[in-house]
Formats: sequence, C-alpha cells, structure tokens
Amino acid sequence: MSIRVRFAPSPTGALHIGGIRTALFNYLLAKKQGGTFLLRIEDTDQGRYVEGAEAYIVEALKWCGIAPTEGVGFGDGPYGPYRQSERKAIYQQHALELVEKGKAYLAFDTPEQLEAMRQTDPQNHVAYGMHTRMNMINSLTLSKKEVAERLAASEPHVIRLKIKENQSVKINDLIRGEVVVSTNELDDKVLMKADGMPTYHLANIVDDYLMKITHVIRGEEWLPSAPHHVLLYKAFGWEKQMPQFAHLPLILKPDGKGKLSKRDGLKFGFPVFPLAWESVDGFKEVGFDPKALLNFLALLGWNDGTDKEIFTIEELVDLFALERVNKAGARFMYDKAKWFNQQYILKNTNDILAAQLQPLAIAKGYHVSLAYLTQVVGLMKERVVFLNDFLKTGYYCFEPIKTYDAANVLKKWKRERRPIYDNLNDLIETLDLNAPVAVEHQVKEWIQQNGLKVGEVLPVLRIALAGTMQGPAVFDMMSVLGKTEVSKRLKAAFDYLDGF
RNA sequence: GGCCCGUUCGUCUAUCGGUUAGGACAUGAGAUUUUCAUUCUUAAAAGACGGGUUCGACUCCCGUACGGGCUACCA
Repeated sequence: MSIRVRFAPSPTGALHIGGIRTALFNYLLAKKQGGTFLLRIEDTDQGRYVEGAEAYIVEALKWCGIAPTEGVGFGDGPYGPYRQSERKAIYQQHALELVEKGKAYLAFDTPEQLEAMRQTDPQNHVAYGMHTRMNMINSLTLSKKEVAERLAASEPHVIRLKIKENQSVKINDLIRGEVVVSTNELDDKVLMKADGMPTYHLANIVDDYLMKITHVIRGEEWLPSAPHHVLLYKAFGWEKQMPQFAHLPLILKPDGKGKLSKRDGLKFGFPVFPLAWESVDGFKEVGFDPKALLNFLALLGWNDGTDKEIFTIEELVDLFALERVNKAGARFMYDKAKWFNQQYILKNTNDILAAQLQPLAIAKGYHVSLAYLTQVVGLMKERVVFLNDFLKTGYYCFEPIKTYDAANVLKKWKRERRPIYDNLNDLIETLDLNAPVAVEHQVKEWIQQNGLKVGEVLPVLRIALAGTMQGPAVFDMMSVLGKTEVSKRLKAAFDYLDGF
C-alpha cells in the first residue's frame, strides 16, 4: 500500500520556513516511497482566518517546488473537500457518534465558569478533566431532561472527549521512539466548539482517517497532544488505521530563545517567509534560489550521515529517511542560508543564471540581451550571493557610474599626466577587447613604455569602469562593457578626476 | 507550577562502546590576485554535570542542571 502524507497548515497568515520544512519532509517521504502528498487547509478557527493566506500557502509551495498532488489548490482528489470549513457536517456527525458511545460528552460551562474553575488553584493549571468534570455543567452531571432542555433552548455548548483514568497511552514516534503518558495527566479536550466548528484535535483525526493518511509528520509542538489523538483513534475504533507519527524538531530563533516565529523576520532582519507577506520580503524577493532554500532547510534537522551538504531535490528524495531526522531543535542561522545560495549561484551555469536574471533586469528597466546578461553573470558570479546582487553590486554593467569612490585613486592621479591617459584611451580603441589577456599584455606594455607603474594605472581604470575599487578584473570588465562604453567611461572619469 | 521532548566546537552537524572526536558556516592567519570575490592552505573551537553498567563510554542506564515545547471553545 502506498503511503499518504499531508501538510495541513492553518490559514492564519504567511507560512514561515518552519512550515516549509515540515512540508518539505512530507514531500520527500512521499516522493521517496512513491506515495501521495496532499494539502489540507485547517481553517476551523474563524477568528484567526486571514484573507489571502490560503492562496499564499499554495503559491509558496509551488515556488519552493514541493507542490502536493492532491488537495486545495492542487486539483483536489478522491477524499475532498480538503478545506475543513467545508466539512463541518462530517465532524459534527463524528463527534455525536462519540457522545452516543459514551466517549465524549456535552458541556455547557460558560467562559466565566471555566475561569472560576481555573481560579480554584491559580498557582497550578487546573484542567477540565477527570478531576474536575463532575463539578462542572455537562451531560455527565446534568440529568437527561436538563440536557434536553438546554439543547432545545439552543444553549451554547461544546463536546469534550472523556478521558478514562489510570491508563497509559503509547505513542510510537518514528523520530523519538516510544513516548508513554498517563491519561491522568490528560484533560478532556474540546472536540466541537460552541460555534459548531471542530477543534484541531477532532478535525485532524477524522480527516487523517478519512483521507487515509499513513504518516503524520508535523512539528514537535504537537507531541503533547499526540496522546489525545491516539485516544481519539481508539475511541472511534480506528486503531488499525492509525497513522504513524513523526514529530519534527523545532526551528529555533538565532539566539535559541524559543521557536522561530513570524515576527522574527523583522526582529532579526532576515526573511522568514518564502514569499513576501504584508510588505515584508520573503526569500524569493531577497533573491534566494528555492532549491538552495530547500537544501538549507533539509539540513536543519536531517543529514545523510556523510559530509555532503549540497543536494539536489532528487538526491534529497533518494536519501531521505525519517530515522535520520534529529531530535533536538535547530537554530536558524541566516549566514548559513546565504552560503547555500552562494553555492547554488556558483554551481549554476552562466546561461541558467542569465535566464533567471532576465526578468529581474527587465523589471529594473535594464533592457539588455540574454547574451549580454550571460557575460555579466560570468563577470560577477564569484562575488555575488543573491541573483539580485548582479543588478545591485553590478549595476555599472547596465548604467553609467553613479558615484566614484575616488579617494584612493586621487593619490595616484596626476593632472599633468592627463595627455598620457588620453593616449591610453586612444590605444584601447585600437585593441580587440574581447581578448582580455592580450589587452592586458598590451596595456601593461604601454604602462612600462610611459614609465608608469601598474599599481597607479589599474586603479584609475577600475574606478573609471566601475566607480568602485572592488570588482572583477579590469580587462574582463572592458571585454564585457565593449569599446564604445569603455572609451566613454574613461573620458568621463578622467574629466572627473581632473576636476579636483 | 505540572507534563512531555531535548543536550557534541559560537552555529548546523558526523560518530550508532574502542577515532588524534570528522565536516560545514562564522571567526583568525597565510597563499593567489591591480582591488574585491572565488579558490587553496592553516589556526582556534565541542561531548552540560554527577553517578552507575562495562576491560573500555560522547555513545547504554539513573539523577541533576540547563534549554525548548505544551498546558485555550488557537492551530
């Protein structure tokens, strides 16, 4: 039987990289085993629903290249609908089934009454459960008649799972091994809310069962409620169909203080979203290659046991194994993420990079040929981390110099030499700039003939061509820029330097 | 507070009882280079602590400490 996994985010905003990694691991396992990866939208909290979040999730998964093959936004499938808000009746029916079986009960307590219960011992958290439920207002303490009356008056109520005492619940986690918890520690979780919507716990179990999910791969924050989930499977009599669990280690803030959250992007100054959200740039906007992002995320909590760090998605699919996922949380380090991107820039061919760069160049108003972009890529590749950097640090390949960083060069610039420099410009016009090695040879010869030093001429040329002291080899820049542009820039720079 | 999970260089990690504890990021130094970057060489850098088990423990067990998660009619 082929496996079925699911990514089930709640549309409360943008997905962050923690969610992406969860989706990635689901994707990898599904691909590796030839199974199905589906997207289910868990929109059961009407209060936290955010317009556009669902579309964002779909787009983000597509951009990352880990698109599900079934579910919301991906053509649905045989077990729809895949949006929980559209399955209300199913949950209602299942919750009632549990009530009838005596596994769950109705509770009419008001928020004030719940608060009063909790205040009976403010030091500790008092839970609604086996120790307290008989003091509360529910179908366990009320007579059948009273319950019927309250129902008839459509009094707000929830349905809670009735946890039996003195039992131990075992979770066999694929990553953590066996985790055992006593039911005495468990509270009577709400299954159906007063607004008629299910809670995560009920919806999740019912859907995973109905959608024939075989592996639940989710974040570690769900481990504490896993016992409830196991109990729910038992209550329904679905033990044999119960999926296997794998709770992933959390992705932590760079300072290690807590799990990474959506606000941390602003706080620490790096992207946490795949795509821009509410005017906060995502990895895409910053210039990440999604493949590099995925590669980085895959290594946050997983490795293949070797020193290898750069993996294609195909390799990840091939090598992935839940058994090799770590247990401890991993801090998100932006520097390492950048390094991965740089590696991807370096490993891509100039043609591929140029093609990726073209839309960005056009967006910036740089209407240049693909051939030219390919040359620029070759020139700048080794000093760039993001695709956008070609356009930013390499702007002088597309437009005239904006500012000259002439401070260092001025020491070497001597006004009386202007005629000699003009003479150099004349020389350059006679050369074939496409042969940088030869040009270098000839220019150096010229430098010698004029009694100058390489160290005093090249910096001047560099400033003239790029405006900055940093950058590619001077003669390579000449080759890319072309004779007309080089000549123009030389004249402009000489004039500028003369102005001091 | 309670429950659960975790703990190897600053960070991500390898090691599945016997290693000079390896790699990568970041950092320092050097080489290459007209500059920057790339590349290469190199340095510094770790098994939280205390008990066991064992001929032998980073590895297994227990405890402590520390960290994280959960503790909602949120997911």
